[in-house]
Amino acid sequence: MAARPVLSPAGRQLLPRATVRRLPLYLRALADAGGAPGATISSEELAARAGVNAPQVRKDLSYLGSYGTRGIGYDIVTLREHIGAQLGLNREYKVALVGAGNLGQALGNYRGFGERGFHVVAAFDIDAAKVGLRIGNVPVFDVSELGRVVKEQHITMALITTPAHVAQEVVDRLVEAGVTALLNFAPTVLRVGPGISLRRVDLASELQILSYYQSAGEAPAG
Amino acid sequence: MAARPVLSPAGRQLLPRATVRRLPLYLRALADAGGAPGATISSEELAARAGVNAPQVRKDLSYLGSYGTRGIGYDIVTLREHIGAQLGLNREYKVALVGAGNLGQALGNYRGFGERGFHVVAAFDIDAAKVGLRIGNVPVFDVSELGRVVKEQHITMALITTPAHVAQEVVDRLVEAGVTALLNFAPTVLRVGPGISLRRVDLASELQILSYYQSAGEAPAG
DNA sequence: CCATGTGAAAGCGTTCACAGCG
DNA sequence: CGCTGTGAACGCTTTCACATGG
Repeated sequence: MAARPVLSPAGRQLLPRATVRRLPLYLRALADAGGAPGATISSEELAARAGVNAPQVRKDLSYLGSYGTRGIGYDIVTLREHIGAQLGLNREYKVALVGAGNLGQALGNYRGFGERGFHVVAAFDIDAAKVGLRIGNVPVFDVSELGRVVKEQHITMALITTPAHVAQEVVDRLVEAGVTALLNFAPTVLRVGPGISLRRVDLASELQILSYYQSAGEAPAG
Repeated sequence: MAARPVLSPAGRQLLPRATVRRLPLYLRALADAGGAPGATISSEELAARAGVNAPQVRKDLSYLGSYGTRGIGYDIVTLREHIGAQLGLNREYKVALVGAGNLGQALGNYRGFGERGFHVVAAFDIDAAKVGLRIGNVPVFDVSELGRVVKEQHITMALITTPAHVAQEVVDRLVEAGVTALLNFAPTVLRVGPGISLRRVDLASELQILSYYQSAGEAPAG
């Protein structure tokens, strides 16, 4: 049987993890597809644009409810709204950036976050030379101010771009200050308590995985 | 039955995809564990350091062969060598960086790649103001030179940090010039032919996934 | 005796075929 | 008639229990 009807502690329907990973792709595909009011898209076309196959799209969307019309397809605008609502994108998020090194600066300047409702509003670093400067629009604070600023600004998400050896301590302080979702770029394993969401972006690992498939002569998982 | 004994076109044993994704974690955990010659590590400890569980470690390592000693554990140095060999890390790779914007510059300056044998040796951009400069040590070429430089330097991997709308064309040209492994940071779906490895790092999607689990009140997949 | 190595079972995720409905 | 929605089959991944061997 397919994985589905798990209830979250909050009592809401919980989607299969694999489906959640694909919803952002559908959202982007739908944005690219434009959306004159009333325009529709078939699972076939949405699949092509998102880089998956059509039955997968239909299965995923069926978990959200029945928002398609048989014989026609899915209303683009409606579907976008439903997916966005499922992902919790009908609100804005405040994001902290910890570690104002190369990668941190790049992320602070990245437009794609703000456009999607994720606003980086504060950066932190230990380097006194960086404190007081701005990354794009984002002020850089001393890391000692982390707790205060996160609480005052009600920041709930964070990007970790510190060196690996300080990442866990930073995470503990962020969580303590009220952050509940973290994206870790530091090359180390981090631990968080229950109720805290953590994902990892591991650049060196990605290249090593590519190395495997390149030497093995096979294609990796999408 | 467990997934295993697929043969690649090259005739080599192909590991389960999920195992391949974890091998870099083990490698890093083993590096952190130090390695006085002869030192060993149990699946239990390796699991803790890599953020997975012990049976998983044993199952994964069993695909590589029997490199542990019952009652003792795994020899750290030996295991590191075997994992590295499986991943194809017993050689150096030349990497191109296409798109010298914020993210491209950050990646060009990132030490972690070179330390692991992935050498970014050329960057490309359309912006005439950037051409001729250097990102860290890496010279920036005009994108029209892409084919020539990739061939001359025998570059086989590439990091795509261009705007989404030019990414597919860039990829086509890279592949045509001999690149066989690509890491895509552009927020778009890319297509490559058989034998070409492609992986994706999708920052906006990661935040949207976190958004889902934060609003649903559950923890996401590691 | 202790920790690995591994079949077997359970859990997820994807694919398929087709019923259902506009 | 066309495309969605979905139960059922299939395949991959994880977990478990324990036999195995240093």
